[in-house]
Amino acid sequence: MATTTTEDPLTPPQLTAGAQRILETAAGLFYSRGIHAVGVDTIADESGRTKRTLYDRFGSKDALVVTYLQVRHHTWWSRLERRLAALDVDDLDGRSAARDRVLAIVDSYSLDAGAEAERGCAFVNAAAELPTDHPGRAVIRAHKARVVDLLAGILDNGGHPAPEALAEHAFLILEGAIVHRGLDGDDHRLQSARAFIGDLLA
Amino acid sequence: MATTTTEDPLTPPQLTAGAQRILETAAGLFYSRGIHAVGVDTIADESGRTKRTLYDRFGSKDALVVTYLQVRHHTWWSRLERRLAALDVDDLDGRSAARDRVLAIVDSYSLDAGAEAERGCAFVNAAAELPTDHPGRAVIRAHKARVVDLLAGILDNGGHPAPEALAEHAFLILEGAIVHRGLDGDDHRLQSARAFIGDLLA
DNA sequence: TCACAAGTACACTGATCTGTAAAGTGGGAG
DNA sequence: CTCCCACTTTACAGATCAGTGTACTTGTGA
Repeated sequence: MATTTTEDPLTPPQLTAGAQRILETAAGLFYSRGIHAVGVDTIADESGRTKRTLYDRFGSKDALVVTYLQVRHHTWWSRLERRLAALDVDDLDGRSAARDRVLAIVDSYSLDAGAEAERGCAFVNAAAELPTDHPGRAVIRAHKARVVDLLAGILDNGGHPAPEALAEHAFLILEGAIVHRGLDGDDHRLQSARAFIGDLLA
Repeated sequence: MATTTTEDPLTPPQLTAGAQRILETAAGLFYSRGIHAVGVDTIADESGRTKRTLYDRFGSKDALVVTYLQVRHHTWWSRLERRLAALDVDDLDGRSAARDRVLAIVDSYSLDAGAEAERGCAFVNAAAELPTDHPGRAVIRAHKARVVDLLAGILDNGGHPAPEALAEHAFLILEGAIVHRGLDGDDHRLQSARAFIGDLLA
């Protein structure tokens, strides 16, 4: 059974090839149908592995859910870091650079994700299903805290006054928009949020 | 089995006394534990009725879920209307009155609801679990549309320019805050959203 | 060559899931 | 008095739930 090497709630464990295949399948099913709605038999069948392998690698469905959330954070975060690094903001003043960076975060929800984001935020959806004491909730909280911290850091760097409050505001708008991406099925609210946040940081 | 008298997706059907008891029980369980996590046996047991009665009145678990969402909207909306009617904004100018009304909507999420809102928005949570073609989704969409319309109407009345856009912005902030009430377990983000929206309408 | 890790095949447990069948009780209205 | 309605009890069907036991195969590295 896979174990975590660090105590960071966001760091996924090392996975064998079979475990990775199982996790990819589980991730797709969990996101599109919901966690409770997907049984371990389905996951095993659709991944082409056996239930035995699933339990040998992950130990329990709950642990599989935790790893699902960790990996989800990890891939999303890496993609975001790449996107931010690729931004060309060198010849902009601090505020404009900060605004472009924040808008790049907004865009990361609509551009990178594509069809695999049509049900909104995987973390919010998972939280809606998981009981209060489920270990997956720690992953969700840590993920959201990281996003707020990132926003605050960018705004602080850009020389904004009260960067924490501003980050909190931008975060609220963004969260509302992402959730409604899952409700409406399209991202018109995400575009509206993008414009709103852009104005806010002008 | 209960049937709807109108075609309004938000209007709940008439319920017998037993059906009401079942629905109250189901509502509490659905909200606190999630829809998939609660079986009809549990609902029947905890309501002191039989499963036979549940199926005679509601026809299926899916139909019970739809009624749950309809009633949830109905009670929330009535409470909000009462709260708005009780507001004393007669000696204020249009904008200030509109701002007070919008803030009253924000407050309705933290003040009226109390502990029964600790898991965030019942509609968002339900949407996270329900498949895209579930009839409950129409109720959820209609509910959210009503809130946006109400906001836009208030802002239009108050003489704000571009009331639709402003309503959309306030709505996004509010949605983000409500969702995070369910993630954080407290309403500090709701208070932050209240201040933010207040500034926005100043 | 030996050991071990990763994986397969498959039958199985006990609980829980939604939904149904059959038969009966109590009360109110015509 | 009878008929209907809301509701009850007990029992069950058929599927699916998470999770386990046992025995076998296959690749890798010391």
